[in-house]
Amino acid sequence: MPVTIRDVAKRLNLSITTVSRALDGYDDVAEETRKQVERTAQEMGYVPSRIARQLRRKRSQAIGFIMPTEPPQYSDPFFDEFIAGMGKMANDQNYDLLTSSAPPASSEEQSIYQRWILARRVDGFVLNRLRLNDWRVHYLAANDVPFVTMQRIDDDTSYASIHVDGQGGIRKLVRLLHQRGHRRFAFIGGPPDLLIHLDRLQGYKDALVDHGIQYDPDMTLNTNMTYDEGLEAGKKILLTQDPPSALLCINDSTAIGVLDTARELGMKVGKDLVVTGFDGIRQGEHSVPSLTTLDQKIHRTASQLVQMLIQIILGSSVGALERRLDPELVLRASTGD
Amino acid sequence: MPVTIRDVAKRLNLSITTVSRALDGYDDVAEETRKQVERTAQEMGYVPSRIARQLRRKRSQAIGFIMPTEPPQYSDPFFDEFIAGMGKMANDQNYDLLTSSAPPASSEEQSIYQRWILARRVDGFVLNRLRLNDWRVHYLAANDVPFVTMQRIDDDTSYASIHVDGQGGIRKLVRLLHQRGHRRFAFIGGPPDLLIHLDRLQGYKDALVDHGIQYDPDMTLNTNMTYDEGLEAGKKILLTQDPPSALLCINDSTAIGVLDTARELGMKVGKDLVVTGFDGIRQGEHSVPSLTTLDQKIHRTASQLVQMLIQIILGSSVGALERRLDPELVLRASTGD
DNA sequence: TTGTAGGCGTTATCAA
DNA sequence: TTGATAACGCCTACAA
Repeated sequence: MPVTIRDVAKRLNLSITTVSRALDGYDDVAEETRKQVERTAQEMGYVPSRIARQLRRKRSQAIGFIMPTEPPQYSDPFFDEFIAGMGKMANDQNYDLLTSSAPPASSEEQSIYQRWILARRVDGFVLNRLRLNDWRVHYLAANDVPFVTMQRIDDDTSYASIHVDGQGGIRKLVRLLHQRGHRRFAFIGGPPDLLIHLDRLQGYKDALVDHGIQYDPDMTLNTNMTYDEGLEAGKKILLTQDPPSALLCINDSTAIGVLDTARELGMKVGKDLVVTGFDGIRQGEHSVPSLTTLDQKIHRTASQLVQMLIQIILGSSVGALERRLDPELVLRASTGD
Repeated sequence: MPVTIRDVAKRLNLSITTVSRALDGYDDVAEETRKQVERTAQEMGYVPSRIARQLRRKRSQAIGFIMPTEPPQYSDPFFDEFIAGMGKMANDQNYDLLTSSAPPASSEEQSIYQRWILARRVDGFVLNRLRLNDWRVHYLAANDVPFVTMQRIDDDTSYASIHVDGQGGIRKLVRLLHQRGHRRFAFIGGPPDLLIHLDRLQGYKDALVDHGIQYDPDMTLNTNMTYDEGLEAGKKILLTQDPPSALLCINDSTAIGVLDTARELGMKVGKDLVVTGFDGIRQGEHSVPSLTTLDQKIHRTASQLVQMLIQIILGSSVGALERRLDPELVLRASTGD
């Protein structure tokens, strides 16, 4: 029922070839013809069928993102902003963004990636939450499927990525807190094989060395980076014999969980007890107290990833294969600011 | 490069027709042939090209949802859960979910709908935040584009919808608060032409009549239903001469804004001052204090909408054109529970 | 039970 | 500068 290129051609007594080329801006079509075609197409409400175009061009004009999360946990604010950022850029570039979710490193995750590739549903992927020996990286690289990542694994596989310097950020943060008199620290981390966990934990350890503080393994916990596990981890740490005065969390969601636990326990966060996050989700502005964090500009970073990915898909080489980003320290009430 | 139906056919010395039919479960193919085909397809990693199939079937196997939001405001928790619910069901039914956002009733909104329809990018739409005289309803109906909605406009256009009984819910809620001694109420609503606003406001007014309370127009505010405007509206209401003791909000995001304003003003919510929301977003469990609300099971409702829509797209008539849903009253700390 | 062939709406090649 | 025509990968009358 909708109008096709044939209808436009017929109306103008032109071949579909000419119409196609006129609309695609080829320069071997008479200026007048082009104008006519454009006007008529507009009038008739002609929009090229994306599907036919995709079949012909052998491109889906879509990019994929699979959230590495456990099933019940839908809306993590981090991913909301991340997806929004990707979606914006994808849209601007006339790409579709396909999203799904699966538990990290699960067979389910594997099968989604495979299906999307085999069914040619996407032209490339954005990955985050990279893990050590992440099968996705090897698999995609081996199959020549374009992809970009946040963080990167140190190996010989070559791919484009944005590296957020968590190590440097955390180190700076600890230095500040140390200046303010804090001496007992704890680190609430993520899964042990997660790159950002290792990166940020390293920054934490380095900082302790900087200030001659002994690293205490009991003061480092692993979580899955959710609010709920933040609640739990907070309780565990705060109820120890001699609790730390500064709690550094691997991300904001976890940190907000810790804040809520502290309040529940009747502890006042902001002065003698400080809590920090990482990410810069908007919710951190409204938490009680508002959350000091290392802002990695989620929205913008996600946009950039998509932009890089599309460049790679289109074959133009990406300038620098790895971009770096220094997270910005945002001081708020959870550190008494 | 990926394996096509031809490759499979060639390998087996069969025609592509037979392969196609075997895999699609037609019953006019020899059992043994089918087994062979299935095995070989599996071995070769054959997955039908979605795009080719779509072109042939003249269906995009995708449904669209355009968030009616202002540009800077990305992640509203309501929409997160709503989209997650739609995405889950769409995925289960092997449909894609395309999302975008545009300011309500803007020309931008209009152009996205038009483009998606003309380019045959989606087979149908899910609409929410319906407005009076919503052009979308008329436009889609006039163009025979399948769609489903939350709420429905009282006119002669016929379409499938889920109607959440906000009127009844609010009325019940007011009754409860009245029993507990509250006499001065306020209603923080949405845009004046929004159906859910009118619906819920009506429930509010009815309830006042029920209890012989005079309706005070100054105690009804319009917002765009965001957290930020909740903050503002809360301030406006709470700083009046003789502030109300019960604040009913059109949705949870707004209500949480009101909670934060109250805390900022040093007012204690829960006893003499109570606040309620509507939606049942997860954040309401963790707000301070936790939020009493009318839960409309966002996730499940969104799923159902998609299910209805797909049925309509596939041509099987929807049983009841309108489903009803009674929101469930969830009592929490913001009303002292 | 299987195969032939046409076409979905584009784009791209090649010739006119 | 324009036009025939052949794909892209799949589905489906219809014929064998």
